Amino acid sequence: MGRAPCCDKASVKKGPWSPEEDTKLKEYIEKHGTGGNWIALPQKAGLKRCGKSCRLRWLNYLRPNIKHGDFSDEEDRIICSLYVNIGSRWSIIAAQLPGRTDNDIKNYWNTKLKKKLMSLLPLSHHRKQASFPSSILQNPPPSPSSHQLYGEYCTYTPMTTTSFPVTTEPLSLPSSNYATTTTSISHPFHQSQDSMASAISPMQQCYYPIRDSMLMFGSEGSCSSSDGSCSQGREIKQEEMGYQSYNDSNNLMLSCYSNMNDGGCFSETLTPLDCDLEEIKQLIRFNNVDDENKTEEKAMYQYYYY
DNA sequence: AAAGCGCACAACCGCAGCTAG
DNA sequence: ACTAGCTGCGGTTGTGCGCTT
Repeated sequence: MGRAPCCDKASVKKGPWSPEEDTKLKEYIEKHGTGGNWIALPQKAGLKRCGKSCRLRWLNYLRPNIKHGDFSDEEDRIICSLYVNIGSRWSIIAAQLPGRTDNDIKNYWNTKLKKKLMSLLPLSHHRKQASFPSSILQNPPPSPSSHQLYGEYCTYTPMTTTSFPVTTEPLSLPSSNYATTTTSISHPFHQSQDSMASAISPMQQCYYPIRDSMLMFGSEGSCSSSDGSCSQGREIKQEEMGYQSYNDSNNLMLSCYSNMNDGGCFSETLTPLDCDLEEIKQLIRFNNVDDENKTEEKAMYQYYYY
């Protein structure tokens, strides 16, 4: 027993929009607004379209100030940075890029940006195990998933190493006082904010501002719509948008990094760290259960953009 | 010239979450 | 507390266009 369809599929038009339909929709919305009811809108506007289709057309194409094509390097970096931090939350990413729609960014990522990064990636380079501290090599993590993450992509670096100047600036976030005492990060395994408090890992309970470096693991947001508004759900916290988590007491960051501006030439300074292995395991494990495939991919991009 | 192919973008689909009744 | 309807989101598919052979 599935959901009732949102409209009578037999009587609605599908496929590309004609200029006449665009005009009708645009004129109607400019005159009357959406009325908070997309389902009823097409009938009122005299369109033989599904309400969802109208909404999508308006949001992705007809609404004012939409930018199309030609993403700048700056936008590339923002997209990559946010993808690393929050994953494929295109609506949230779009909210940070004025004039861009989630659909646009998603398409751009899938068709261009991803390939661009893939082509730059020297897989053999970062797969070398020699990058890991000896303590890690001598005490491999217990779970296969964690081991995979260690073995394939991640390296350990001191938190003072690299800079990535783009991440935070374009975001409409406060520029200081990033430290937070609580978090409301959502996660596939966390069904609600309330359950979050108890489910959150120790590593995630410790959030600090890191303006210029590294990645964070495990945070994921959900709220913004593609028109940039945040109409429901919870607020996106700073740490979800580009600030990183790390274990302060151990002065450790788990990262893979690079500098976008060097054109894909990756210099690493890897220093074995005196770190709490258990916490690292926990962090990696927590990140890794999210989605193994995506984690690999994210780690790869982290490698390039931090 | 035309057929085949690949790419980019637009649009659709199904699901989850929210909310009002 | 439950349910149905609506919205928004992310993944996927369809379509048109340009390039290559």
